[in-house]
Amino acid sequence: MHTLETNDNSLVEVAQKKILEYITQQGYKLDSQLPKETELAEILGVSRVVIREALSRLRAIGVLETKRKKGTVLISPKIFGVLKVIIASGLLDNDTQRDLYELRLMLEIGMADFVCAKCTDTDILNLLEIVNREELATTTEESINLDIEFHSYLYAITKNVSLSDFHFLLRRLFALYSPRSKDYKVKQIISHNGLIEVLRLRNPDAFRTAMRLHLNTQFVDHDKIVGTSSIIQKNENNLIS
Amino acid sequence: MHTLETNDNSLVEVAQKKILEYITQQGYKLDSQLPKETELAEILGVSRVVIREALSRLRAIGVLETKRKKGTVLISPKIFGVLKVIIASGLLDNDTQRDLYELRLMLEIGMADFVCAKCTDTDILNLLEIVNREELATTTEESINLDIEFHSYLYAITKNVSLSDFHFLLRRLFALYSPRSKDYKVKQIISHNGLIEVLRLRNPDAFRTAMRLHLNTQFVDHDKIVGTSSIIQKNENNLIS
DNA sequence: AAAAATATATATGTACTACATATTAGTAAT
DNA sequence: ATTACTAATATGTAGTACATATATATTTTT
Repeated sequence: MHTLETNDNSLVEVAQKKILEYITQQGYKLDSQLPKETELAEILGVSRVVIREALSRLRAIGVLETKRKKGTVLISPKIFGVLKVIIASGLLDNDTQRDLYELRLMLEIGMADFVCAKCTDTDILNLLEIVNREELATTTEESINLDIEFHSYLYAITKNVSLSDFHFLLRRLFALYSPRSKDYKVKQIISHNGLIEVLRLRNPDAFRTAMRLHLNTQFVDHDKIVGTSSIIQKNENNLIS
Repeated sequence: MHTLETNDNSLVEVAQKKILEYITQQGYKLDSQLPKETELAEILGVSRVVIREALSRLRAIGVLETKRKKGTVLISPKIFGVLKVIIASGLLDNDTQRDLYELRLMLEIGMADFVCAKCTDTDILNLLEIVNREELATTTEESINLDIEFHSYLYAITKNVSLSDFHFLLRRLFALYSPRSKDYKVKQIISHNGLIEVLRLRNPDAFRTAMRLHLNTQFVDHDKIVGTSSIIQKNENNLIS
């Protein structure tokens, strides 16, 4: 069920855990300064190398920062910060990539409540302005970029920074093999303009339905990939291993 | 806009990046074996300590595994694996926690399409069985656990492992200060049984609306915390019209 | 006396060396 | 052929030494 297990065999992993425990135990807050490396080494009874590695890992994850002379300080981690490295690694398997694609669709539809609640009249105007620029676009690249800008703006309306960050990452992930078919605009049931009109009403249910119709092509494309050729992909994966 | 920057000052961070580059450059795939630490040190022109730290970070992030004697092998990272550590650190600021709470609501509503598409008749029966056990529950703790079980099952129906993992983590995050008011069941507009009845129809739009109504109390509680009562009022207005 | 420049102390960053440990693989014994 | 043992090997841990940056103290300059 829950496959997120961590087996802490090495001293480093134990140290990492113990440092985190130590933090909560000592009631350290944000910007709190941790003991210096040599002290931590003494406290946990391991060498400085182990402490350094553990701290480095925590730094990689984004829960702390270290500065020369100043020492180690706790920071408030950006929840999706690490995902950048993971996605950039290019090691995500096909299943996970599919999962993330679905997640994006879910969020785009699911965020309706928050978009409607926080959308100002200026937001509407700004969205219209983007659509205007879209209509003037000549190249397909330009057109795609403006499409992204439109949706990114919707995310921004929610004022949910984590959501925007996540979307930013997913956007990068799906930038390459964008399954957008060439005639996607023709097949689109609701245009950006249509979305704006619905958004004007600030009715979440209506906006959800509208967004679902707008994304219809993406659902179709996704379905093609998952539905028919999923087995083939699996087999190709097995060839690698 | 995109606040997910990484400044690679230290050699370790550079090495980490270079190792990842080296991986893609050399066309390493899953289960590929990396050069041993001393070799990597020589290739990148840094000491073994630096390489070890870099590898340790990559291991912490979940893109590789190392075993004694065997060496370093690439694995397919679980996208939300690292989040476990971040969440467990207890260092997430209030804004991020609010963001994540909202994200959960978005997903719960946004996943309707996939729940409806993949829900089997046995799934319906299993959900009914959970509801049965809910009705027999005596303690509130038991009741809450079954509530969680019900929703977890809905996530599971999507067969989206990443989604389920993410939900699992969020569940842990919000387990403590669950803003669930005592009389939430009374205020709930649609019960679990109601959800199942709608799910039977396999109509995403209907299920979305039903889920939104079911989660109404959570939206209300969330709104209380955030302050502005914009979300509910807006929605209640819309319900009338 | 206030501001600027310099010096110093300090904690992290990097490197090298040595050895421990586990595990694969090869060898010997049954 | 199977089992038990041995040796080789790559990672894991530890200690030491020094580099580097920077906050703080000190001195110099105005």
